[in-house]
Amino acid sequence: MSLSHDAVYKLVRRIPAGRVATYGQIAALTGFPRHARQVGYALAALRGGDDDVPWHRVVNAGGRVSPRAEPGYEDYQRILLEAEGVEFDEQGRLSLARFQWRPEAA
DNA sequence: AGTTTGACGCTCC
DNA sequence: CGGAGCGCCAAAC
Repeated sequence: MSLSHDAVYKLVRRIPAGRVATYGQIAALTGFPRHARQVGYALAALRGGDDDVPWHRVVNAGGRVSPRAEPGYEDYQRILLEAEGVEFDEQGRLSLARFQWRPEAA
């Protein structure tokens, strides 16, 4: 048993607009605490056309948009988040304390 | 089957 | 606070 892409997508879809989650958080929620990277892979497997999954609401533990090979993608993700009300500081960082998604304990 | 490669994360410096 | 190093885990070579 391992972290499936499907499990990741299902969880990411639950992140409400204006909130973000970290790779490690998603991994932990799926029951695989050390699989943060795998979460990244799952999202990478998405084509750009998959607006079904709000991949942009997933950032790294530092509250920063994870750098990707393609130039401009960080900005793109940031734009999407700002459009939802997430604020970034001068360092291109957001406050996890304020915007991190907390799954309902139900 | 061994090595390389990452949308990560934490510790050290 | 910025950068480097190392651990992690699955997938691609």
